This record gives sequence, structure tokens and C-alpha cells, in this order.
Amino acid sequence: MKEFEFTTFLTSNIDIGEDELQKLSHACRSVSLKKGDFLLREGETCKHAFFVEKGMVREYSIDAKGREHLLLFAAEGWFLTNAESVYFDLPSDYFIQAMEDARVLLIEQTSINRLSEQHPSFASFNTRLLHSRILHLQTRVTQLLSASAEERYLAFIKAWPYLPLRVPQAQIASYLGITPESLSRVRKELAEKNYRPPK
Amino acid sequence: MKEFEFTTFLTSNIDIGEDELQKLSHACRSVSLKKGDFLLREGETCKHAFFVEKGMVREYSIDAKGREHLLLFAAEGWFLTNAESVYFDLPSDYFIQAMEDARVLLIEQTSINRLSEQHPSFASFNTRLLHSRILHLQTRVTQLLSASAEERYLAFIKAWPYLPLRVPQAQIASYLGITPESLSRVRKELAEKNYRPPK
DNA sequence: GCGATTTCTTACCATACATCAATGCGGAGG
DNA sequence: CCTCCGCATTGATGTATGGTAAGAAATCGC
Repeated sequence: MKEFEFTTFLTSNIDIGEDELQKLSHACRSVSLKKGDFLLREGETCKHAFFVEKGMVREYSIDAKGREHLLLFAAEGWFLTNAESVYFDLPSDYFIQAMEDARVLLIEQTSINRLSEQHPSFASFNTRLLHSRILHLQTRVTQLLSASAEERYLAFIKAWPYLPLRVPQAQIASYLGITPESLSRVRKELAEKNYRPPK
Repeated sequence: MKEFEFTTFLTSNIDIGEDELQKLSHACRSVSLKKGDFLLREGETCKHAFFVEKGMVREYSIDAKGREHLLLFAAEGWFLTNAESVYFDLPSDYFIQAMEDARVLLIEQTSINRLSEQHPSFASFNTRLLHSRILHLQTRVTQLLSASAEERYLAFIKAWPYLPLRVPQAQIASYLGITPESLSRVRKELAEKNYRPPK
């Protein structure tokens, strides 16, 4: 399984000097997680951003009826933060949990903010991350408003063709907003229609 | 109907000097809109951010079956941008249209970016706007994944108690992701259960 | 390699919401 | 004041998806 280095991720995205990287690395801590371990639980305040170096992580909430709803998958090379919890210093509504054994870099949010103030290209990289998050969430809202379960599943496997090979179907169903049984039925109908996944 | 001045909005949110305000105002243009007029259409690239001074505006998409889906209501004092279109310079998937006669300030996105680079407090205000947008969208996704039509309607009128008085029910239904008929039935059932809106 | 979990499928029935069509209603304009 | 016209309601019926339960298949731990 391919591993991603955070510094590679950064230097390929922003124009940041060696000294700045040094400063940032002091604010980082790498942790190893077993499948099921939590990085954040509902009610906690999230003080870090996360960079997944290896393995996979999910962000989800649990509703009043005890059902889980998946907000985000994050595999190697993904950067994730809990925007509300970090920025507004609110207790989180979400859990962040390892779906596989994983190694994750914790980056102190305060350091990110400091570096953003000092380093314009870091700030604009930060802004870019926020914008792509908005874009993604907007697309998801529109899709939930307009598309059927089947359409959402097709869009999902088109966007992340490798994920169904790696995560349990029940997790994908939770992301799509349907039950695992319904997803199973959707897949059966697609098979009967001779649907072939784009290679 | 109360009117909001953009400068008041800015100075009450960020620490910005008189000269900076002057610069920004040169990049602004106020337009009057009749009900139904468009600020942006699908396929266009959005070069501005919008500040609603008077009236009300909606952002929505039209799906493959011709149905409208409402992403956002924006009344007086609301600031709205089309993140994807502006930031990634992509054609917009959304329409932005006046729901009532309105006056809207157009702010050139390039000027916002320039001011952000020069003026740290402007940059952090910008960042705050992005974060609250993420928070809002995240909440909406979670709600669409977990809550019934009735629950979503109750959450809606709790969050924006004044909107149902001002916009047609069909628009609210579109925001909630249900048909106008279903919303009518939801309201009927709430009335039969003797539901009273919180005052 | 084998039993034990976990995950996936299938069948049957229940429910929420959509669709279609008819009717009611209330405000804007002649 | 009356007539439209847009909007909301209601009823009958359709459909997508949910819930439950059972069994099949895959995966994991040893």
C-alpha cells in the first residue's frame, strides 16, 4: 500500500521553504491507529488537522435513532479537518475513526493558523482546501436533493472507483444515505441490466 | 423592510481602515433587480461575490429531469459567492435569481483576493465566511442523510423562523428536498398534532 | 484449514414520499 | 367588483426505499 509523505504533499502543492517546513514539522505528531481507534469523538473539541499517511479513516455522525451517517472517507494522502470544531472551537458533532490500521499525522491547528499569517502561499493553500471542501459538500447536497439511490451509487463509484474494493458496502451505503440492503438491491439491478463499471 | 449597508456589515465584522474601504468600494457595483431577474445562470462563470442589500435571492440548480433544487436563500445582509465558479474558474452549476425585487452589490472577486493579500484582517474574515459555509453545508448533508421530511421542516423553521412568512412554500419544499404537496401534508400533520411554532 | 464473525444477499412486507389530477383560495390588476 | 393566475390543499394511487429476518458467502483468527 502506497504511503504518502506530508512534506511531499505540501511541497508539491505550495511554495514553502525548508525553514518553514521545519517549523511545521515541530507542530506535527505521527500516531499509529488500530482499526476502530478514534481520532475524535462526538462532543470533543478538535484541536488538530489530520493527514492520513497510511490506511483509511472515516468521519461520521450518529443520529438520534442511533444510525451512523458517513460524511467523509479519507485514504492515504488526504487532509482532513473538522472545520466547525477547529475554527469555532465548538464540540464536534462527528466521530473520526480508523477503518483500517492507519498512520495519521496530527497537525496543531494553532500552528496552521500561525503559518498562514506568516506565509502567504500557505494561506492560499489553506484557502484552496476550504474551497474544494465547499465544492464537494455543495455537490453532495445537490445530489442528495436530486438523485436516486442508483444514480448516487453510480456517481460514487465513478468518483472513487477504488473505494468499493476497499471498504465494506455498509459504509458506502451510509455515505449514500441508504441502507446496506438497499445498496445490495441497487447493485443487483445494475448487474441484471448488464451494467459494467468503467475501467 | 430593513436595509443593510455593506460597509456597516464589514466594519462590524472586521478591523478595516477607511482607505481600504474606499479601495473596495471602487470594485463594487450596486444593481437593482426585478423579481425573476438572474445574477448568474448555469454555465456562466461567476466573477463576483454578492451582498444582498434589499430583497431576497436564491441559488438553485436544475437537474436532468428539469426539477429545481434550492441550495441557498439569501436575504438582506447576506453575503454569497459561488465558490466553485469563482475560485476554480469553472462554469457554474447553479442559477442565482431574485425572488423579490432586490438591490444587490456586486463585488469583483479579484478585488477580494487582492485585499485579502494586503489586509490580514480581511483575509481572516474571508476565511471565517468559508468556514461558516462549510459548517452550514455539513449540517445540511448530515440532515439530508438522517432526518425525515418533517424533521427537516422543523429544523428549517427553527433556523429561519421568518422565511416561511416571506417565500412560497414550494421554494421551501425545494430546499428541503421534497415536493410542495409533501410539505403541505407535513404541515397539515403538524397542525393536527397541535404543533405550535416556537415564538 | 476450520470454526467464528462479519458482511452480503434475498424475500416479504411496511412506509414515506412522489405523482397526477382536481379543487380551493386569495391577492393583483383591469 | 370581478376575473385571473399563481399558490396551496386534498385524495387516490404509484414507487422507491426501509425494516426484518433468514441464510449464503466471504474474511479473520488461530
